[in-house]
Amino acid sequence: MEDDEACNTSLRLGLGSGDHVSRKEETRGDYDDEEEMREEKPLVCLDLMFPTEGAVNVDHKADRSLPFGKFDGDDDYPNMENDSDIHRSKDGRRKKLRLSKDQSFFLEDCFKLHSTLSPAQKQAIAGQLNLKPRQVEVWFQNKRARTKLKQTEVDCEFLKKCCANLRDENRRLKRELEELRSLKVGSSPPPYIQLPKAATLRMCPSCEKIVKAREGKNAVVFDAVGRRNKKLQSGFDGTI
DNA sequence: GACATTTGCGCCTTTACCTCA
DNA sequence: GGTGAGGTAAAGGCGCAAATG
Repeated sequence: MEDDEACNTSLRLGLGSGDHVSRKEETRGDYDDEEEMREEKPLVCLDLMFPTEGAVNVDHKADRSLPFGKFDGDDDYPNMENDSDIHRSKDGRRKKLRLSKDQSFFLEDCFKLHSTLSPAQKQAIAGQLNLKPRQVEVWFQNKRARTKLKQTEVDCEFLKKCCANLRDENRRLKRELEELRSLKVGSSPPPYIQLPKAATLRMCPSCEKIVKAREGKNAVVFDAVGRRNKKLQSGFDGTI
């Protein structure tokens, strides 16, 4: 990978040295809730995600006046001439980087706009946060993985609900069927019970069971299916 | 045009470090 | 202070697609 490739992309970077809040050496876990975290979020212009012509040229290597100087003057991360400087300490042990909360916020905001990065975007963000492009790339990879995992959990919950709904519906339909069968056992139904006309019974295409259908023009709408869908929709907020 | 190789990138799994209860 | 769990940065491997010869 070409970490040191020149980045000549024109970008508008809205985060000047005066736009940030003071950075404390805290981990994200130190916040009581999300709201508190967002309050300290730096003002960020994410136009860098969509470079436009005529914007200001930014020399990322020269721009080190940003608040994310985690590595400036930090003996643990001397100059980062190559990747091994980032990941290994002097005794050869792997060093664990903790991104500052400002860096995390910025990356989160970028991720909201785009979950993948072009090389130029990666370079720009790396320059903005004073990180190596490889670190930005890894963060986005891990973020995608975390997002996918979360989404899978949400999907799983949704499918569990669907399953429960369908089980209930299945039980109800079975009861209904039993009732109909018990009524049919006699030679002829009592006059006060009106069985549905044969023409109104249809085979449900999804469950392949006989259900009562509404009579309609050019359409056969299955009550059972309709009720089921309605149930599912009512218990579903539209996001999976 | 077909093919092999190279390159870049994303995803997945694993490792190792760090923090916290 | 020791320990295990959880979170996460990073490494390594694999597959795929585009570029190149």
